[in-house]
Amino acid sequence: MAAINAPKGVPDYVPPRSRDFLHVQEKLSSPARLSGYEYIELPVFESTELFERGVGTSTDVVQKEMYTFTDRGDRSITLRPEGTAGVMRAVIENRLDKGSLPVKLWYRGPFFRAERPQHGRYRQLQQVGVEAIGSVDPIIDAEVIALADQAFRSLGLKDFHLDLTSLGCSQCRPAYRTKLQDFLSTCDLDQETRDRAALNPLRVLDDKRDTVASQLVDAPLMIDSLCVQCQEHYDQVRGVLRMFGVPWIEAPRMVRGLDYYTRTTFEFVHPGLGAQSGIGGGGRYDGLMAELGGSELSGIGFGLGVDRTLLACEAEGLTPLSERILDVFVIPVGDPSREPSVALLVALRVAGVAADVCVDNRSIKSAMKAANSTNAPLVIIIGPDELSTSSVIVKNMLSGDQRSLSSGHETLITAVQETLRSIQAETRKEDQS
RNA sequence: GUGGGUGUAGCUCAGCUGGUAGAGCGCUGCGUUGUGGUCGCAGAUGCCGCGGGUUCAAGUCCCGUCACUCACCCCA
Repeated sequence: MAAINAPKGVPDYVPPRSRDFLHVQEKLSSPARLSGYEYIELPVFESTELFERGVGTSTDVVQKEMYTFTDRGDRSITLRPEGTAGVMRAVIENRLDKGSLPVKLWYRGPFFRAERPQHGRYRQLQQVGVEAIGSVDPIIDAEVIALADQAFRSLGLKDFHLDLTSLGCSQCRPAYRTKLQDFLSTCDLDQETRDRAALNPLRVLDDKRDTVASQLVDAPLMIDSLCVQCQEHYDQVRGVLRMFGVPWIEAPRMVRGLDYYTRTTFEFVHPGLGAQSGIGGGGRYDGLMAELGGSELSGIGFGLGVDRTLLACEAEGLTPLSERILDVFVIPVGDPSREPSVALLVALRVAGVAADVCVDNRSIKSAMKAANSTNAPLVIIIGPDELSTSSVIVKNMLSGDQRSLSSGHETLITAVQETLRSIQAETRKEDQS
């Protein structure tokens, strides 16, 4: 039989790297969980219209990157390409916008974009995101950004930076947009770029091609055209950001690919990833909720790329992020030892000790080899000698020491837990030095 | 969607100007009597991506195809 491959551009995470993936996902979400954000679980597919209206039909995401299909009821369905629109839909549908504000939520899971795969760019990508809806207080803007900054730092990442700017609002952006379009009309651009200039001129600023970028050095910038309210808001956001201790770089040419962003807009960039250097980004959105049929509430949020953050950790040499998943490996020697070994295994697991057992009646030599490859710090051996004396051997795999302990579960497990604690304390000391 | 690169053991790769496959790592076993990580010895594993062509002969040359990969557009 011919083997079947995964669809194009979707990653598998297999051990041991899958441990790091899980670790990254956990670390990215933990600042939000510790800051009063509640979890929201959302469907992976939604009505196509949600993304057309929410993300915007002028975006590449909607125009050419969505996985859209017709379901059996002839409805147009799309695998979600991003998280914010779905959160808005659920907030409106469940009337959370009628409750106490701001609504603070976090989510995680897979998203789908039919792009050409590349390093750090997958057709199924994993994100952790937050949304804070119903307040324009600059504290919220700064908090959301600080949450992301904290998330990356908690993994030990150092080589990333934060790009920050304000994209203005419905008061000041239209005038700027016209000004920019006037400027772009004087440039020598190819047809595709001219089309983009007509549709969404801001995105032309982001073009990396020299032929385009060189013409744009004198282009007008949104940051110089902010209205008084936007300017004041942006100043305050930066003030609070200083209080949070988050450094940033002014990025007046930064543009995001999603249409709904207004005012505060940001992106975290890591240089170690190649071309796909954004490891997270987000911003404020004023009109999105109303556009989707909800209240006139502003919100702000971010999406952090789990896949790319893992790559960033690898680029900085931080991996493996977690060495050990097992505390104890139990080895039965001989048939009569199988039953007491399983009994001990169960007791260990009930007591919260991560334990596994050697199966298939392996020789003690090969069982020890298997034990070694699990990285478990402790091995418990039960053989004929131990059975006859109602004892077990507990071996410390790091030091090589071993001792004989009574096989009574209660005292044995207490001793095992103590040993694990002291081993943990020791390795922590080593890590520090 | 556009352009470049690569496809040889589980992994990383070597194989010069064509003559029916190699290394390191890993894996399995052994180094005697119940003990891993070091060391030594032995061993297993390959439709050389797939299809076609040139040739007495192709992993090696040509064409196609698929996959992967990097970059562009765009994005996490």
